[in-house]
Amino acid sequence: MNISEAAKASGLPVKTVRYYADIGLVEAASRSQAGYRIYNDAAVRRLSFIRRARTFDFSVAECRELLDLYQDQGRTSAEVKKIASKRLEEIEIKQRELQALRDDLAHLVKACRGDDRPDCPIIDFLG
Amino acid sequence: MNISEAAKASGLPVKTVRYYADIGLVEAASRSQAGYRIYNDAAVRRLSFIRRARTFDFSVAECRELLDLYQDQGRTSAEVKKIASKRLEEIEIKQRELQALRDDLAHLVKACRGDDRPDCPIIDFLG
DNA sequence: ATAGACTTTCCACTAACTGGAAGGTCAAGG
DNA sequence: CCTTGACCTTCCAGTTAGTGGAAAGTCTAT
Repeated sequence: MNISEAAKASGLPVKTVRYYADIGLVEAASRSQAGYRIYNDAAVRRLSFIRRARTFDFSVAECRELLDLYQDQGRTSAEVKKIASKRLEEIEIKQRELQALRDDLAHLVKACRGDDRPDCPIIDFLG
Repeated sequence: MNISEAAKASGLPVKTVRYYADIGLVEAASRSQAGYRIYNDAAVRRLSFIRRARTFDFSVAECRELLDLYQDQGRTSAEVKKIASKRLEEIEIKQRELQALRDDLAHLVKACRGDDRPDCPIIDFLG
């Protein structure tokens, strides 16, 4: 498989596959005579794994950890759970922040008449 | 006021105040003989305005728009409300995404025993 | 042989700062 | 007057996770 086939199979853009190779996250299985990256099924599995983990907002660093665990037959589920729990907690913190933000902003937007006069509670609040 | 006083008064780090000057968002009122930035109350008000808007996750570009409106006596509240409403909608979209993410991840974390055995539904799902 | 669809590397850019180096300035204390 | 330490300046690099593009090489089909 060359890079565009691997990209299609893993659901990632070609540029991103090349980027992951550059940073040593998922290297190509080998290179052709001409220097083209060649991917095999195992490499594509790793790429897909990363893509899925990224949709969970795991950072690339966390993906690297998870990938190591993924490939380590001797890993314990406790190790994996620890990383996932940390991510979950971060997401929940972000959620609470976002909720507070939304409520404040919604309040201001609601209070603003949005007409052609200049007085505006949003600006009053910010200024 | 020199930069560290302005920073303290506006609640921003010195580096950030300098950065905002660099990008032409909030320039110092003048410079001293020695080239030190000098801030006055109006500049500090603008810095504070930006800081508050940033806590609402307005981008720097949006802050620039808002700042223009803030300083424009002829603005209408409709103009301000339009920007704030757009921001609010983006926040709500982000909230829904985050909720879906959290639910999926929470489900996986809950299903994972987190013991010293290798089998793990999180890894199973990702792989 | 040549067109066009691939591939390579490398460089620059994104947002919004932050950290650090090298060097100039200022105020207080001895 | 000199020194010390806390300021200040500019400039450069790095952060995240890629994306866009240029120049050049390769592959495949006609």
